[in-house]
Amino acid sequence: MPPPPARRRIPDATVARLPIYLQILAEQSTAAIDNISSEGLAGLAGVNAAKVRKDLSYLGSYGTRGVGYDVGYLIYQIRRELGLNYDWPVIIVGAGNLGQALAGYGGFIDRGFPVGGIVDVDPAKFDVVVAGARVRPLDELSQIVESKDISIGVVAVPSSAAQDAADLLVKAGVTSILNFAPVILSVPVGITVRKVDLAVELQILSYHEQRRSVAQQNGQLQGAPADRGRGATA
Amino acid sequence: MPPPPARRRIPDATVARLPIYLQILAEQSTAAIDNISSEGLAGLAGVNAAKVRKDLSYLGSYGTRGVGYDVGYLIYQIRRELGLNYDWPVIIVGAGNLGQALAGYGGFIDRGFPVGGIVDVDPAKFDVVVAGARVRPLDELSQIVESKDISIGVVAVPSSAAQDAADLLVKAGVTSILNFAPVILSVPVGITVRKVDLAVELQILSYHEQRRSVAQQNGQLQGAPADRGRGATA
DNA sequence: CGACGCATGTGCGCGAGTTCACAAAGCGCT
DNA sequence: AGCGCTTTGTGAACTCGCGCACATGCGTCG
Ligand SMILES: NC(=O)c1ccc[n+]([C@@H]2O[C@H](COP(=O)([O-])OP(=O)(O)OC[C@H]3O[C@@H](n4cnc5c(N)ncnc54)[C@H](O)[C@@H]3O)[C@@H](O)[C@H]2O)c1
Ligand SMILES: NC(=O)c1ccc[n+]([C@@H]2O[C@H](COP(=O)([O-])OP(=O)(O)OC[C@H]3O[C@@H](n4cnc5c(N)ncnc54)[C@H](O)[C@@H]3O)[C@@H](O)[C@H]2O)c1
Repeated sequence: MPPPPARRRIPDATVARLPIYLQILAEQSTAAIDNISSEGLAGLAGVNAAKVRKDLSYLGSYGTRGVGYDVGYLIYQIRRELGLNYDWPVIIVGAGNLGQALAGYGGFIDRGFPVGGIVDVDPAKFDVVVAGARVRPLDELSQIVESKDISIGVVAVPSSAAQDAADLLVKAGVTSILNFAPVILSVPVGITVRKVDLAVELQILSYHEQRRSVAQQNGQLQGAPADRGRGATA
Repeated sequence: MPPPPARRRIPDATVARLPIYLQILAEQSTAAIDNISSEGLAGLAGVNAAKVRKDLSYLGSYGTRGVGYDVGYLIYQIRRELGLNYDWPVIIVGAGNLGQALAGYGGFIDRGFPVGGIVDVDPAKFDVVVAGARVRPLDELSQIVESKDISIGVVAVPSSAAQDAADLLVKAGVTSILNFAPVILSVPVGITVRKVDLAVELQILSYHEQRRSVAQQNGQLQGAPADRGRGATA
């Protein structure tokens, strides 16, 4: 077994890309490709090759000069760094439209995030079974989190109830929250929150569309904008 | 009516925040609050006040010194800049779990993105009615896009079919794509793609969790990482 | 066994974005 | 009308990430 993982801090921008690399590497592995160059990986990920190398260098020197990276080993290293060596059960709050779609989504458990529980306030939803999980009353949230040692919660309730849901999760001991409600959650320091807001995504697309149509009318006065964060105007 | 909108290019980072401001402002407006300071808006959005001011300054000088910003007017200006003055109908490809949840989600049309159509390859899905929209055969995609002049497409098909779906959308004339499949889409230049990948989000959370547990074992050697992009370790 | 070629790992300059700090500018009160 | 209080708008410093370019090191082939 190789030297212990380098314990330096990894830039957030890099952390956000590691899952992408991981997913591509997994595909390569399935395709029986056991070696890949930074160039190759960069092409598939849609980023710069130097960026790939720099990103991977934060994990350690796991490549072979003149050759490339061993796919399997790289997968192992990235998984280790992301904490994917063991499962992270998640608890979903809100068994509505979205909550049920999420619970039923196989891509969760496949990637090491089994649904450890799903709760709702609406008694009509109790005992509905989604992909093996049974919807439980909201009161049981705390107990579920404790008994299954869950540290990741998913908020899939209406906006008005989102802060309450987050408060409950935090009180129960959850330290990371994935929020689908279009509101900014306020949480204690030390709790990590990420937000997925479809409306925001669409509005960003809308901005580009609007820009395109304006540019068209003006005879392409402006250059095409580059994108940032996720996605790209490729 | 004030001077024509400043036509400078708005930084992508700012564009990504404008929808957040917009949503907060809408809430304030509902609460009969008709004026807000950069400080107040920043607090609600979870960002720095100076950043708010700089972001808003890209739209023009729409604040009043010593007072703040008029909520209604600011809403109008942001909406205009994002191209939200008129509706952008979207077409959803894939009427499975996710596609149906999306189509049935009221938050879409509420924010100016009515479902202009939803298509699938599976005949079993045809004519299923979701929130007023009827699922149509994939063949009709092009015709729907054309007849309704749709420029935004949503990809909600399995990964293996995502690139095909994207190609179809592009060929039909769509210029912006919101992709839910965990694959990198390759599209011609000039097409804007944004990706929403739940697994990526969860894996980023996992990283922070893993980091937390390591830090705990080591007696807090490392400082808590700041988050980037979306979400926050607040 | 030595030389060649190739891809990694990284030092460094550059640019974008963030934040500080302050001058400019309305508003209300005297 | 003037004065002081408040908050905007923005110049400027700073931080951070990106990408070039190249030295380094490994594998291979002669
Ligand atoms: N459906 C989508 O495609 C979609 C897309 C983007 C965002 N969202 C957001 O996700 C959230 C949920 O959307 P949805 O379509 O599933 O709504 P929904 O109304 O179908 O489901 C909400 C569920 O939450 C439950 N609930 C309400 N208050 C609760 C509380 N305090 N604690 C626990 N459960 C509670 C309700 O009983 C209901 O079952 C909303 O904030 C919505 O804006 C949904
Ligand atoms: N369900 C979720 O919560 C969820 C969450 C995150 C990501 N995703 C992603 O969203 C995508 C869809 O997920 P899902 O759960 O809805 O899957 P699903 O299997 O329920 O639905 C997929 C649908 O796409 C249709 N389809 C297949 N090939 C097609 C093609 N070439 N053209 C048009 N339609 C086609 C199928 O007939 C099916 O109806 C997947 O890529 C998945 O990874 C889903």
